[in-house]
Amino acid sequence: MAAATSIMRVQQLLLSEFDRICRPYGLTFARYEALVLLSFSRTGALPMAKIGERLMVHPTSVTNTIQRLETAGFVVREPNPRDGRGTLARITDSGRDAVKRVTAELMEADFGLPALDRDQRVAVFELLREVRVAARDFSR
Amino acid sequence: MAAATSIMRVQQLLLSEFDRICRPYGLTFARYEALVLLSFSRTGALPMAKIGERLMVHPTSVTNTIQRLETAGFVVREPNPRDGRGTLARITDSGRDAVKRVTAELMEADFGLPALDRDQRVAVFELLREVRVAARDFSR
DNA sequence: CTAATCTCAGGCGGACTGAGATTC
DNA sequence: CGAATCTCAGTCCGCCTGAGATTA
Repeated sequence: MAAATSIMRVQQLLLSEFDRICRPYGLTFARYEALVLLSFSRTGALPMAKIGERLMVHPTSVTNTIQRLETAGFVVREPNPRDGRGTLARITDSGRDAVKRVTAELMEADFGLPALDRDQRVAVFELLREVRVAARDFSR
Repeated sequence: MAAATSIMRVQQLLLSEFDRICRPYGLTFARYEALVLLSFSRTGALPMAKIGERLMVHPTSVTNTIQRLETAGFVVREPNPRDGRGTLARITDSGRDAVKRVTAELMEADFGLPALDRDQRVAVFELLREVRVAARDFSR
């Protein structure tokens, strides 16, 4: 149980720091993650369903997240030209700017893990990758 | 960022499995944690403030958690005889029984980490201990 | 037709702020 | 007196279910 408990605690520590960093920019970490996903997409836009799939969140949560990002001016919605049922969320220049600023601050904060050196972070990633693969969170 | 992201994802996976296991017993993982804390205490009772401190949750969250556990019959409240300001939460027999049952199921589920062997779990714990120590989550 | 996509309404759980009563 | 303990009211966030409109 100690390993699982440690994961829960550290996640709590990371999330509170990440949210603290995001707050001045009108973001939460969850919304920042969605923005990052869009900023790394080829065209800067993705269908709602794709966003939910990649971030592993419920469709209604995507609706909520994108709606708030739209209110903040970080994304716009547009009908999906390739599927009349769908909606695309597209990141705006303002959204890209926010991602850039928040990412810089996260990097400066060593992504919440200043206590670990490079090798240790790799070790954490590799160990947890096994867990995610077993849970099908990773394609492989 | 990959290490931090992995921690967030695995926490999500663990929490959803733990909550799933707890649900049939009328518990959430957070409430189960509080019950475990009480069950391991010397007298079976702890002041609210102590519970919040140990679980690293806000005082108002403790009030909420204990209130729900009391409704479920897993704890009772009593005035703290050593401090007129305080309240003790005491685990009931029914609470101890619930802890025993849920713990057995969690153990059977390898605490959500069947993908890792013993050495790997120790490695995760040791790595994350560094993070917690740095954040003063651990006394050391 | 079924299935997929998305939205809305609404509930739950947990984290928090602010305020206030009580006691140390 | 200031500080600690706890509770209540209320907000916010994210997650979820259920239902419904629309389209593939």
